[in-house]
Amino acid sequence: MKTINDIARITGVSTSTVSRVLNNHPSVSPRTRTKVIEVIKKCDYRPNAIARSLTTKKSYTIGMFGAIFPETNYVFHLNNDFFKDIIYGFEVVLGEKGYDLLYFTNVNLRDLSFTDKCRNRNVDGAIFLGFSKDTPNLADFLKEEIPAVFIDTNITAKRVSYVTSTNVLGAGQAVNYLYQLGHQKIGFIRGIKGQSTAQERIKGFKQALVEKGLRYNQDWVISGSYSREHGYWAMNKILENKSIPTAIFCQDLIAFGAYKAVKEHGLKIPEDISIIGFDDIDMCSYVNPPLTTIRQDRYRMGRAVGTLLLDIIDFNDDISPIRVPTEIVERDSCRSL
Amino acid sequence: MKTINDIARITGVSTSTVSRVLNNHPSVSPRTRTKVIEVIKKCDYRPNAIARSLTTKKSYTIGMFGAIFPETNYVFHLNNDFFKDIIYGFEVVLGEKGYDLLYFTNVNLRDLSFTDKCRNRNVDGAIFLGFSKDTPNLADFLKEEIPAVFIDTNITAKRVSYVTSTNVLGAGQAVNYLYQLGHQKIGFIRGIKGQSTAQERIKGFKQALVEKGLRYNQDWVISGSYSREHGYWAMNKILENKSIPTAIFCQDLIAFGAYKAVKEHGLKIPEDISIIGFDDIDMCSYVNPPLTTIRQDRYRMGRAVGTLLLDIIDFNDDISPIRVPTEIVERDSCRSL
DNA sequence: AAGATTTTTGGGACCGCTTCCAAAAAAGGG
DNA sequence: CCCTTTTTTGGAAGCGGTCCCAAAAATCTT
Repeated sequence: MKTINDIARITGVSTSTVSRVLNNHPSVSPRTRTKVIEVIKKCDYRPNAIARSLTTKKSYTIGMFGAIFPETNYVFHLNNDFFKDIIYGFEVVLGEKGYDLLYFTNVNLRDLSFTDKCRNRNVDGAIFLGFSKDTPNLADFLKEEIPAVFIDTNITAKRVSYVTSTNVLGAGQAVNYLYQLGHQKIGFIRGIKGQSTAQERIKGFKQALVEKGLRYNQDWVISGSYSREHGYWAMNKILENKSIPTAIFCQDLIAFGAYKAVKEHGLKIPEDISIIGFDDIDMCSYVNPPLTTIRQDRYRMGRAVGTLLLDIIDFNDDISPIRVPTEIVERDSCRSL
Repeated sequence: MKTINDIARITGVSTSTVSRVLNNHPSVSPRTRTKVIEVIKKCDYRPNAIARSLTTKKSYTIGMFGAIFPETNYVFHLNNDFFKDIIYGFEVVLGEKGYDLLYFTNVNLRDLSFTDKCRNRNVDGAIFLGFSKDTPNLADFLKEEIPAVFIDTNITAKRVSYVTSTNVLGAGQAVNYLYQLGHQKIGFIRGIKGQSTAQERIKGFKQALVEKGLRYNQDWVISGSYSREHGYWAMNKILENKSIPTAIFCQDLIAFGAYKAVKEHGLKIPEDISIIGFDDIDMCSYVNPPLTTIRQDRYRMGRAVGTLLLDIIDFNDDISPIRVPTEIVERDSCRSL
C-alpha cells in the first residue's frame, strides 16, 4: 500500500505538494500538478481516510443509532421494517456526497454514551432512529452540539433537528376519510405514550373528531405497543364492548393483528367493520382484504433526513425540522355506510 | 475533548504509561495503574478510535457491500427484505466483539474498487451481500487477502469464505414434499443464471426429479429475475401450455406474482395448483392462501457470517464455508392429490 | 538588470495514539 | 552494602496525512 510519501518521492516533490494536489489547492503550478496526478494514477494511490480524518477532524462518516425502548428494552436494528426505507432514503442522499454509514452495534441502555461513540469514531453527524425523548444520556449528547437528526422524535437543540410525518394531519385524514364514508363511531388503537408520534396522532384524532362533531368514546381507544400481537389483543378488547365502533384507526401492524381478532369474532372486514391503517408498510397490499391506510412517505422522510443533516454539517447551523406529508392509500378495508 | 496527553499530564506520568494501562499491558505497577485509571474515570476519557487505528491497523469496523447486478445495474441496499435478517444476525455477533458496521454507500459499477474502500477505511473485514461471481474488480479484491465473507456467492480465496443455504438439498426438500403429496407434474420458476444459489437449486430440483423418477418438463421451467412481476409473467407463460403442472416450485416473491396469474386464470390455490416457495419471507403468512415454503434460516446465516468472519480475522486463516440447512414450513398452498 | 512582488515549493510541527528502546527504579543476591 | 537482575517508566519515532510558515523560483517594475 502506497502512502503520500511514496508518491512524493516518486514524483520528486514534497509531500506538501502532493497533499495540495490531492486537495485541489490552487497554489501549485500546472506542470507539477499533472506530474503528480500521473504518478497517483499510475500507482493507483488513494489517500488513507483514517489518517486524513485524524488531522481534519472530518471523517465522511455518519453514525446511526437504532432506537431502544426503555419500557421493553427492545432495540431496533437494521432489520426494522419501518426504518428500512427511511435508511435507504438517507443512504442515497448522503452517499452522493461521499459519506459512508457507520452503524453502531451493541447499543444498550446500561453502557450507552452516544457522545463517546460519536467522538470515538469522529463521525461528522449522527442519525437517531426512533428514540424516545427521555432516553438516558440523550440530554448529555445534545449539549455536545454534534450535528444530528432524529427520526420521529421531536427534539431540537443546537445543531440537532428532526424529521417526522405530519402525524396530526395524518390522523385527521383517517378520521375525515371514515367520516366521508359515513362512519360516526370510530375507534383508535394508539401507540405507546413515550413516543411523540403517538401523541401527535392522538391529538389529530381527537381534533378531527371534534371538528366533525363526533363523540370520543373511551372504550374504543386502547393504547399499547406496536406489534401484531398487541393489535390482536386490543381489538379483542374493543369487540368485548356492548357497543362497538363501525371503524378502527390504527397502525398497519396493529391492523393485521386486529384482522385476526375480527375474523375470530365471526365478523368481516369491511362489511362489518372498517379498518384504516397508518404507515403503508409492504404487507398492506398482501393481506386480505388489502389495507386502506395513511401512507408515510418513508423514502422521502429518509431523503429529508439526509439533506437536513448535510445542511447542519455544512452550515453549522440550527435547521428547522421537516414534516413530511402523509397521503391516503385506498384499498379494500373500508366501506361506505 | 481530552487526549491521552492530557491524562498523562494530569496524572503526572508519561503518555506511554497511560497507553499501557489503556491496553492492559502487564508492566505497569499497581499503584500507577490505579492512579491513571482514576484520572481516566474522572475525566471521562475515551481513547480516540481513529488515532488508535492509524497505528494499530485495527479499526474494529467491518465493511459491508450491497450487491450490484451487472445485468440490471440493480443495487441492493440496506432496505432489502431478504438480507435484513441476515444483517441482524451478524450485527449481533460482531457487535458483541466490539465491531461496528460500516456500510459503504454509493457503490457503483463504474468506479468500484472494493479494495480501496476497505483500505481507505482500514476495515478489519468485509461482508459482501449477494454479489454475482463475475462482478468487476472482485478478482482484484480477492488477491488482497482482506478477510471477507460472501453471502450467497460461492467464492473462496485466501481469507475469504462464504455462507449460503443448503440450496441443493432445499430444492430437493421441495420436490420430495410435493412428491409425497402425490404430485408428479412439477414446474419450477428458477432464478437468474449468474447466481450460484440459482444454479444450486436447479441442480437440486433436477436431482430430486430423477430420484423420484419424475419427468423434467422444459415447458414448466422458466428462468428470470427475482421479482413479483417476473413471477406473474412466468406463471402466465406456464399456464399457456396445453398441459400444465399440478405444482410449482419457486422463490417466495416469485410465488406472490404467480398467485396473481393463477387467480386471473380462474384457478385456485391449492385446489387446482399447488405452490411451494423458497425463503420464507415475512409476507408468506400474510398472503392468501399462506405460502408453504422452504425456509432459509436467515438469522442463523447472519450469525454464521459473523462467526466465520471473526474466525478469519482472529486466526488469519482460511475457513471453510458454512451451509445453513433449510427446513420446510407447511402452510396452505399445497394440497395432496 | 536589480529590486520588489507574486507564485510555487519544501520543511516541519502536529493530529492522538502505540511501541520500541533505553534509562531509572526496585528487587534480589552474596 | 554494592552489584546484578528484573520491573517499571519515559523519550521518541512513527502511523499517513494536513497546513502554517518561510525559502526558493518565477514574474513584474522601473
